Amino acid sequence: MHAVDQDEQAFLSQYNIHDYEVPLTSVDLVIFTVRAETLQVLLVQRGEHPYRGWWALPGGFIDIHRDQDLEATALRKLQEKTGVLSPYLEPLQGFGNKTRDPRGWSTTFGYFALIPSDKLELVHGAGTEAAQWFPLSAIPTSLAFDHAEILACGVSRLRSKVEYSSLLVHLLPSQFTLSELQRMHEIVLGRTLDKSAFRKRIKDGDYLEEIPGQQRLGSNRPAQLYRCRPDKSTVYFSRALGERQGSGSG
Amino acid sequence: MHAVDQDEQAFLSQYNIHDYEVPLTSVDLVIFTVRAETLQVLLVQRGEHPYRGWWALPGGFIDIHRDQDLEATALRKLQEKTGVLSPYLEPLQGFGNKTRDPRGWSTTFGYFALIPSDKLELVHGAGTEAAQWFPLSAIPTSLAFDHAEILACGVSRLRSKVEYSSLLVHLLPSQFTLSELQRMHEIVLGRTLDKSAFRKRIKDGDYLEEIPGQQRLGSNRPAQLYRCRPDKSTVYFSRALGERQGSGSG
DNA sequence: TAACTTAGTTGTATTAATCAACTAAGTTAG
DNA sequence: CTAACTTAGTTGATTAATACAACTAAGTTA
Repeated sequence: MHAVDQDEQAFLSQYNIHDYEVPLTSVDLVIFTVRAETLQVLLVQRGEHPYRGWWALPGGFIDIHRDQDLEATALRKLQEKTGVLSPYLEPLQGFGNKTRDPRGWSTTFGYFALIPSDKLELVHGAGTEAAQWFPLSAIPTSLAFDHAEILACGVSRLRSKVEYSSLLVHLLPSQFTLSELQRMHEIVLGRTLDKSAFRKRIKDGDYLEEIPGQQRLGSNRPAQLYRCRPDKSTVYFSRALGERQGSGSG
Repeated sequence: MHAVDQDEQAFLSQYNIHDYEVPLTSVDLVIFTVRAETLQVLLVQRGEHPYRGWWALPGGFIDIHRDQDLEATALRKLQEKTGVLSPYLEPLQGFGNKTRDPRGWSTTFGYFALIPSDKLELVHGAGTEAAQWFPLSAIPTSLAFDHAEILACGVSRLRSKVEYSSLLVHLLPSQFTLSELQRMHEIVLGRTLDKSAFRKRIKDGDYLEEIPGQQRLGSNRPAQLYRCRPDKSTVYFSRALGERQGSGSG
């Protein structure tokens, strides 16, 4: 922060935001999870005007007294709807124009979040609005405001980051097998991947580690459990994931 | 737009934004060009409080009466400083918190723009603020507000998009040689590229076309001039640009 | 006309994805 | 007990793009 001199102090003391016409400003979230082998997004049914009764992205106005920053607003809204405290959270672009909200010129800051499906039991917690997970293929054709556009932006960002980064570990619990991780990628991308290439990439990226002696048991050969290396954050690759011929899924 | 019923009409008629405390909302631009073989960014020296005298990104408040949308605000600000009407313009993420502006809780929408250096003669046009191009290596260590962070975000976005897309044609005039385009990539990325790989990529991407019979003359072998195919927009590649050993530049 | 400079091409080596086939290690059905 | 089944994980040949170096092409300049 710069030093505020007397001259600037005088300026600030007579500055009043209410002298100016400013837009409404909100935060909206595209919250992803994978359940039942499909990529799903959380929507809420609006309980108040405008767009009452319409499905919308979770979000709302910045509370300038409670929220330290935009991310705090996003986390607060996310926690209200899902109970999740520490999701993967990333800013999208902003949106704003004269017509998106009938109340007037308005802007919104898009965010996208990833949460593992094992953490989201508490949906329908607080608030009067109904919240519901929608598979991407079953999203209502019209959403409130310009939320269809924000959602499309989030989906596009998710898919493009999945091609090049280790992002999707955030859709899984802290322990998982390589097959489970590969399955997440296939569901999000909607196409099948090559097992050996996928595993080579993970080895080279060096962001996962085996959990010694821990295996996922089932009705077949047990699988080694992995976790993220604590020191490694998101890893970026210099090449997109490949593809295999075949149906694709999700 | 949805149909507004009587009930909603009543709600809207009694809604007053001034009943709520809202943040300040602005738009800030990271405007890039390449001049003198270096990547440069436009900064303005603030003529008013707060941060009077400090270097800052060009930008300002949304004028809800003049601007249709955020992009219009960004284009207006860009034109005021550079005279350029149709730059390549792309939204960055937003920024907002309680402390970035001493006037109070404030938010800003980041944008990044590319303009060819042959178009930017008119800088220093209107306004009382000094505007100046800074090579990336000579940016003042402290900028107004959180503009250093926004700038870093713009640089990072530019560099990552350059690896995977045909974005940089927007830094050149409408006609250019492949060597000139490759040089732009090298300056922005700060490393040398392989000529044959670069040219193969362009051929495969199929977004440029030869201008028949047009060549750039100089004191050596003339070079074929190219232009963007009118039907093609930005092309994305599935792999990052390679690198060559050697000094790099920019 | 030879030296110089930049444009543009060609060919080999390396690397990572592609594809298919294989082995490994458990459970389940008979 | 054992064969069938399923999923885990590995191996090796093929393909495609980059990495690197050397080459040819076509102009200007001394």
